[in-house]
Amino acid sequence: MTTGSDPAASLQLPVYLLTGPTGTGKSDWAIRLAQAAPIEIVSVDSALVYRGLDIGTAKPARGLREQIPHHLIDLCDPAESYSAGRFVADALTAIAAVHARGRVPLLVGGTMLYLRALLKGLAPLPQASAQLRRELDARAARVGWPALHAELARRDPAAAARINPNDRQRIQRALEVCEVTGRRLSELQRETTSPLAGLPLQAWALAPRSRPVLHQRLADRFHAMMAAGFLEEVRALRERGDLTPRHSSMRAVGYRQLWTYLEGECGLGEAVERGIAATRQLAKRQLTWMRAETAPQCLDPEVDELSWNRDRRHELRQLGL
RNA sequence: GGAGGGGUACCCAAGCGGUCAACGGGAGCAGACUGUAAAUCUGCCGGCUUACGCCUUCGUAGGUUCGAAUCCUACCCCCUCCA
Repeated sequence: MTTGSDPAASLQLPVYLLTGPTGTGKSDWAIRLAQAAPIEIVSVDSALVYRGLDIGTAKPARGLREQIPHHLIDLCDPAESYSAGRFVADALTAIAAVHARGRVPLLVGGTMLYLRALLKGLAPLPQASAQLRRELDARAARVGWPALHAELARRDPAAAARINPNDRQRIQRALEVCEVTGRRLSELQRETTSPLAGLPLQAWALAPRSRPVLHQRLADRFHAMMAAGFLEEVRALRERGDLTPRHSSMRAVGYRQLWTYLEGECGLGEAVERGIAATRQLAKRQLTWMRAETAPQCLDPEVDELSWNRDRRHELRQLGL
């Protein structure tokens, strides 16, 4: 319940947000928004950050990026691995920079963990330790993840209770946090604060009206990517020689499946079908996030209303479009 | 025309007299999600049912049997080989 005692608050520019599952035309809407308001786009996408992943990620074309400033795209090499933590830091920097120019940042993307981390905050957790993860992987290979889960149950019972014994990724992270900090993940997570709290936020979400229609669009789009040289893009990445299917960049939808084709593990037609299925599954998970986060309390209650729309494409009338 | 092989749930695929609504896998649906998140994981998945349970399934039609997806007969379709 702030009462406007902070003089800077009245000068605060808002943050806009446009999210939705893959293939629902977020970028198209973003362009329309850009025609109506002085915005710069801040990408919220875990795959667009990688250089060289262009076709398969439907990365906005260079020409478009010259017209409308885009941030958080092509940030790192595919051999690196980006993270939610880096995203929050990068996004906050980008938002501040856009505001400093007197413009409005429009967050656009569907990486829901990143979005949540930015809006609700991230606990003060350590970054990933490649070495520790290698060690944990090696141990898991010997004793199995359920055994490591049992160990976690001793070190951080609350975290273990929430994590499935088969969920290697989360078991690994929880143990990593214990190891690095000497504290419990479940404890540290309580110290989460929202970095964006207090900023006026206007959010829109695009939701497909019909699942079959969405599925058709996703299939069409994948085939269009193939026609645009997606396979060659993956082949070139693979031929660099330093990338493996374990790199997060190469685990992206489509890249992973085409990689298996290039390894000779399946036919091209099958790889494409698997890629399309993976895209559908991604969209579905994004929709699940959206439904779960519909509650406005995912944001500071003092900010603008959050107009998620679960059933129909939200009309961007509020900006005069 | 002859000789083999095969037809199982949305797809692939095991089963080869009872313990089978039928192993697995895929797809689909629902859910979880705090520095790998386009990742990782969970549940459901013939129909009806909150559930106990009931009903209809294993190409089609008959038959054998207390009992069949599993055995027999005929027919239909598919594949390979010989003609």
